[in-house]
Amino acid sequence: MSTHLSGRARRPFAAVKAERTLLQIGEVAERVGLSLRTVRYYEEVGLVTPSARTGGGFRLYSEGDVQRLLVVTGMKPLGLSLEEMGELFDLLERSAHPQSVDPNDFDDLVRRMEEYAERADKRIEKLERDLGRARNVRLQIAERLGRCASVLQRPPVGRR
Amino acid sequence: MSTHLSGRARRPFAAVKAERTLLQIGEVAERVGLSLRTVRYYEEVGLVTPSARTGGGFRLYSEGDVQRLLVVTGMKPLGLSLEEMGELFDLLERSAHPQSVDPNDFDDLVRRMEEYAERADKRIEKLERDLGRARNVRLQIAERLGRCASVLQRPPVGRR
DNA sequence: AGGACTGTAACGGCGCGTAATAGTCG
DNA sequence: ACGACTATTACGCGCCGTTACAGTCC
Repeated sequence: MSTHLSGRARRPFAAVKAERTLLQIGEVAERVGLSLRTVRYYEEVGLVTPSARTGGGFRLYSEGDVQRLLVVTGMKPLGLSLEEMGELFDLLERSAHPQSVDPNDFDDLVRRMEEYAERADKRIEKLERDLGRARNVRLQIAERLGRCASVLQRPPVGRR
Repeated sequence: MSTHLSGRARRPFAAVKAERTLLQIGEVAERVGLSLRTVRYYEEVGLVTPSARTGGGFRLYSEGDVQRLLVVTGMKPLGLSLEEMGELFDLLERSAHPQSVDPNDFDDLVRRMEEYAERADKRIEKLERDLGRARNVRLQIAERLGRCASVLQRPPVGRR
């Protein structure tokens, strides 16, 4: 439970001055629902790098950076590694404008995407299985709770 | 990908001799779909302990042990820690025969179970969200693949 | 006797949580 | 100058995978 108690009122100076609405890490983390630690870690592994820093070293994220964070976190349910999520993101980006893709890389790009499609299918099946099992256990718990309740209803020995 | 290539033909000697169908770790792991390492680790943390050992130290699992393993692995989708899975297992066991539960512990037992029920509900909701997002990303991939395919169809410049 | 199986011990790794300490901003 | 925010570094953890080496079973 991260405690960002105080309202975030102070604007990073660059927001008013430089390119356009650069955010520092706290506000970014809040918007995408990640911890500061996690956002920094994503940079450490090369997944999302802030496009600027203040003179003092504060990270500054552009709208595009935030979008990238949102998209990659949206991939989390696929169960990929952070590195793979980065690759998938790039594949999606490049395939959005297929005519500007180097024809030499085109086959490779498609093949990689098809691999991720397959993995996504497997993952979806697993999630469906998991969901079924989770519901099963939930029913078990409910059944036991009902059993306990009915015991409380009637005297310890005999019926009714 | 664990490689248990060879057919498992050799029976543990105790299977024919002692209590009844005691299995050694390899067969157990195969049946429940876990690695040897994992089964041993579950013992290390006190989750599932084999009810016997051979003179030389080989673990021997009873049918009950295997059942316990199956049930706890079935709890995995709930996202509990191994310790919590153990506690939930015990709660389910004890609540199966409520009349033999110490009345002093009864309230506590019910309360704990209700907590797990709540957590299970949250988990199920999360799994449903995850499933939806996974399907979303899958659709994105499909859309991009379609886009790439249509580019291959028509010449690089102009339509048709 | 030999090969399949098992034992313990130890290190590694992902994805962060959690300090601890110090610097930056308006 | 004050308080909110941030930076870096480093250790820890859960749940195993993966050697490495030795012992056990039939």
